[in-house]
Amino acid sequence: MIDLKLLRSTPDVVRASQVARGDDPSVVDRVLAADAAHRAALQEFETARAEQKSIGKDVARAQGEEKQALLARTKALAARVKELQAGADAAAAQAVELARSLGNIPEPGVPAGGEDDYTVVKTVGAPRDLAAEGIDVQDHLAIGEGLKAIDMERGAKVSGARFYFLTGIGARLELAVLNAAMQTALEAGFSPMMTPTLVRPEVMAGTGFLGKHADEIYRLERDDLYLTGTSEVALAGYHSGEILDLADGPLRYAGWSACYRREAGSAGRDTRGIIRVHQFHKVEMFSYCRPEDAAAEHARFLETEERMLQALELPYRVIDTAAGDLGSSAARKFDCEAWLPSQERWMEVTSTSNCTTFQARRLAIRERREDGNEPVATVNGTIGTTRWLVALLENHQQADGSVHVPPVLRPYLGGLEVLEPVR
RNA sequence: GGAGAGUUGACCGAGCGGCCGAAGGUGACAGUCUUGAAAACUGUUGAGGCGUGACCCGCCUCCGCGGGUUCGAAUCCCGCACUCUCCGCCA
Repeated sequence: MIDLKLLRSTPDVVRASQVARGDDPSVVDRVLAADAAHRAALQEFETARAEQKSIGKDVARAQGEEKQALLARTKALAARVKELQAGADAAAAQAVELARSLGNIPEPGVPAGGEDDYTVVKTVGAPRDLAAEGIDVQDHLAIGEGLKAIDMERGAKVSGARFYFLTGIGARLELAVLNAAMQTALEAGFSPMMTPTLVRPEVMAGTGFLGKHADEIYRLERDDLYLTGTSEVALAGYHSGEILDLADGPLRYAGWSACYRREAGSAGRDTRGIIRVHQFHKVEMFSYCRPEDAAAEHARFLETEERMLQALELPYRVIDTAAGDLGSSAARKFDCEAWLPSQERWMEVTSTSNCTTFQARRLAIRERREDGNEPVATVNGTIGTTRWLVALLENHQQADGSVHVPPVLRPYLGGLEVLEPVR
């Protein structure tokens, strides 16, 4: 949720934000109206309530007829107070609901526009010229099947489309990537966490995932719980309602979890292999920091992601996502995209967002500052996922169907230097 | 699944329907003492919001959450969530 005081004092900033995101700027005026209505109703209630309390104190002291007279007066007032309170509560709920529909204000420098209007920040490493190496390019699924690493058919049999089994070396490779990711995060100062993947509605809502993209999320109706699409949700909820001490720097966590996504809006997209699936694993970095440090923290996240990509010897580029493609919580988002040889395109493998105080405001996560308690900023970013296997298999494929193993992964694979096809 | 106990401020913990935003303690902060520190002593110290309100000031809300009774609820009643203990079931 954005700061209502900011909205009142500089509504134009918020209108501009809505326009940049491709959202409706008139919501701003509706929020302002609802906010004004709320404050008016609140005033009325509070005045009446103050009178009621003051009479109440006299009642306690009065005796006999005087007491009866006071009681008669305040009885009528009590009913009115109750009505006014209901009105004020309703007005507050309406204002908050409207305000919550506003996305975060993009950072200066974020490109305007939609999904295709990103700017490329940099490109690191060069895709191999596989044809020149005499390699008949295979996609990750063909390679994975050759290694007996991926089993889509049985995934579908057991769970349906977009489900899979990682088998044998595939399972080991995923563990290796995630372990290396966790190690990289650990070295960057993140504290490892194994997190719940089922969360309460208020936590899911607090992270901003129940807005426009709510139908992307699995929900267990009987238990009123949501399956998380990233451990960001649990890690953001971890300190909800708390007042933190950030005097020693940001609180940094690295969460390892299964992630669940309905992929409701992506029918027909990335249907082959494990690029886009309903369930995968991810190590996610998350930090709570001071708002003034958030941009620097965000840069640090990106740097850590790049270190991991470089260690895995993957060619990649970094894009600065356009306003319209930001999640509702994000003020800025950098994606790292690895090269995908089979499709000759870039594929998102990490995404890091600076959510400024947007999530913390909803989740009531604050820090005690000299001039009172202020919401903290939250930053999140990917350091490794199952999808990375796609990039690894394709970029490190060799003519005989085997796959080169980057040295950083070898300790997690019993020293294996090459993954050999199973015949 | 059954039975019982509980949920109060950063933490522990007391709380009679009005004098309770809440005793007491711990912690934190400031001061006295000390060459310095510790100890001791003194003081300060919950959150959110409204009022054109940064400071001062006034008011409202918050004692797990939601509702009810009452002129008035941390205190009484109902529902829900969570925690703990015991029993059962499963692994």
